[in-house]
Amino acid sequence: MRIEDEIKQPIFRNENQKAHINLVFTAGWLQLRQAAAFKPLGLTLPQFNILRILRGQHPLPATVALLIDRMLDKTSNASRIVDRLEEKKLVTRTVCPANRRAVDIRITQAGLDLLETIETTGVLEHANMSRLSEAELRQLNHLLDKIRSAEE
Amino acid sequence: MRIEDEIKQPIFRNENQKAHINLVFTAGWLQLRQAAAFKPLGLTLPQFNILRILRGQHPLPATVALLIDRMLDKTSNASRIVDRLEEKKLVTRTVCPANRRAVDIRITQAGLDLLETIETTGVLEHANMSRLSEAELRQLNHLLDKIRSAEE
DNA sequence: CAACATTAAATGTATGTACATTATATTTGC
DNA sequence: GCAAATATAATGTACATACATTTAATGTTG
Repeated sequence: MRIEDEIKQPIFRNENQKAHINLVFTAGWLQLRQAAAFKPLGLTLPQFNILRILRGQHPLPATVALLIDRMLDKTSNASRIVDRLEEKKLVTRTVCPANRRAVDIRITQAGLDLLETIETTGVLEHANMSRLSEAELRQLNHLLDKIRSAEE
Repeated sequence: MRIEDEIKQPIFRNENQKAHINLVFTAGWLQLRQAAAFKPLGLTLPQFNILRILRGQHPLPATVALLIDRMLDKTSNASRIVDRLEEKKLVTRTVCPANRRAVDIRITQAGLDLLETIETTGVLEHANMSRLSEAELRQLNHLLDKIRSAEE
């Protein structure tokens, strides 16, 4: 469906505004589908993203600072997302012996198993961009990088 | 900056995953800039979006159901966003005389003035996609529409 | 018309986002 | 070595998101 029809706004001020709204709307659309896929597993999208970062480090631990560095959304609150994962026993938290200010966070076997389940059962199948060809995906990546190439 | 460098992940599973992450990251990047621009005015992004819908209706009122219908994010809670706008005297709320279940929401002169200020002082100047040409914007709109064209 | 269903908005609750502040631990400079 | 600065995570607060439940008004039907 065209963005005009999705949000019932037939006219945009210009192509720039239309693309802006389309971009935000489409990102939300994708994330909503992903979140819906995780729901039966009791996981949220930020929790999933943190679990993936932890698996990338495994068997080494990660600190909160490392998680923030790797997260898409730098301003979200990694501490509290780790709280939820710890409650579900998907990660462990121990004071770092080398630096007692820092905290070593590790994914558990249950966490690894959950990621494995998500990836092998194809729950994310309908939350991706498989409608685009390889060439279109590259084109999209190029355009998106260019949007952010504005002066900081 | 390329998405690889933004989130310090040098390798993606495939172009699809890379475009997915790039899309979500870029939308967040744009929204963060918009939100920062509104901050000095004491307005949040969802509040701004609702004000714009109300101006589109002005001088007719809107109901909460109409706001939800027009919002980018259907699942957000229009009632409570209107609460905040009402506290700031940017909108008024009165029970609809024709249907006492519904509520007539109207933008005030202060609300109209605030929108005017935002649009004439160019506070959103750095939160747009002006780096893309007209042709690139059209291309982007096409690709985004195609992403969402997947089976529901 | 009374019982039931539907509609419209508000409210409740868990989670996340954005940003400021606080509590400790460590580092640095005198 | 100790005071001040810095680093690291946790906590506080306001707002938003996601979704379930509640409250009240209106419609529908026997």
